[in-house]
Amino acid sequence: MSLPHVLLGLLAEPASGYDLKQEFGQSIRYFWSAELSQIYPALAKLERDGLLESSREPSPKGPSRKVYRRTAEGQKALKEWLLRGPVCRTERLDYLAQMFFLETIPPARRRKFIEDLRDDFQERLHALEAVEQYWSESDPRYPDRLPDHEKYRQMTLKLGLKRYAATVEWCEECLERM
Amino acid sequence: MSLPHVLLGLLAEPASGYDLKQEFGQSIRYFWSAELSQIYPALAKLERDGLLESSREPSPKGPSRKVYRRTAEGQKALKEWLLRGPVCRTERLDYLAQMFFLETIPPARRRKFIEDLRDDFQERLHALEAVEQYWSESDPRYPDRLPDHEKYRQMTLKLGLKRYAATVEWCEECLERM
DNA sequence: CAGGTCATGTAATAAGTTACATGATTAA
DNA sequence: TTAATCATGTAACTTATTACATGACCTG
Repeated sequence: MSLPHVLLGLLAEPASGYDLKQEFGQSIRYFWSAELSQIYPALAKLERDGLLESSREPSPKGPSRKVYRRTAEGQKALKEWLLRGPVCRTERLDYLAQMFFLETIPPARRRKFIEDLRDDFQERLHALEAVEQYWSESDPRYPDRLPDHEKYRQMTLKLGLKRYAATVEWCEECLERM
Repeated sequence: MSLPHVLLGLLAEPASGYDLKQEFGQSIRYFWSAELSQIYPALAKLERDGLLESSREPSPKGPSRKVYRRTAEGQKALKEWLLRGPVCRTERLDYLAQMFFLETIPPARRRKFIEDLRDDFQERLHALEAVEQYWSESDPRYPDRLPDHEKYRQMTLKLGLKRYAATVEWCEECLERM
């Protein structure tokens, strides 16, 4: 039940469903994603429940936009989610399940599997490194003098960097041990 | 579409739905889980599709068991899944989404949030460390002389250890920086 | 005989993906 | 005029969770 909360979180600034989908494409995508076909109904329900309100606004390019704003109720719901403490659901990592049964395929293909996995995480790592570099170059307050709302985003980024680096390292170790 | 493949993987040895559920409770749970209400229909479908076959067997304790075996077709399907290469879907990490919006709650509660997160991962780390210790004590081949099918499980375990350790470390760093 | 574990399932609901439908505006 | 982007949505399907239903066998 977290997508509604993620949307509430992102709606610190008014935005349309379409805008929100773009935001998922940026930093968010490393820990969450959603299709427009899931976002639109979710926003509609949040509005019905009084956590959001919306207004139609003409768009400079394209059809008119439905811009959502968080209500006081919405802000409260977001807070409650955070105050309930960390939500840790069981992760479903298909590639780890595959790793678990990797002996099923011939040795050469096993090696290739792990190389592919390494390349994938290497790429993600580079992407996050680029984010960090751009951020640190464009804001002299990076990383320790950032305002609160950016500080926690920076920390989130840091965990991504750590985990992806650890994963790439692990792939290399596996390859050496084969 | 991975649960069926996980079941195929686990069914290297014949087992009932109930047995398989137990296995999820062990090592598997760090990267996959499923309820019995999902497992039973999944097994039934795999049988209809000819990837598994079953037989009723009396149980020493309790009602009769339905024991599934992998067919040649099933083995093939498992191989194909692995040969298609690593499946990396977008992860949905609720607690990272929460971290991203953590400025929403008061500073003392932010700290508590991160402490709780650290405790959670610390616990998982301890659990995996216990698994490793037991394994290394009970099998002198651990870790480099293990037979193939255990070697990849050991590597899977290693990634878990690495990631959980990195996460605990990261929590500590966050707390220091607050 | 009560409570726990063994054992198999169905039903209802929630969450997420893929495909489809529609139409405006802009740039090549 | 054709393709791309902007913009909002519905429908069908798949996947996962929670709740319910049933009953055997074992232990205290």
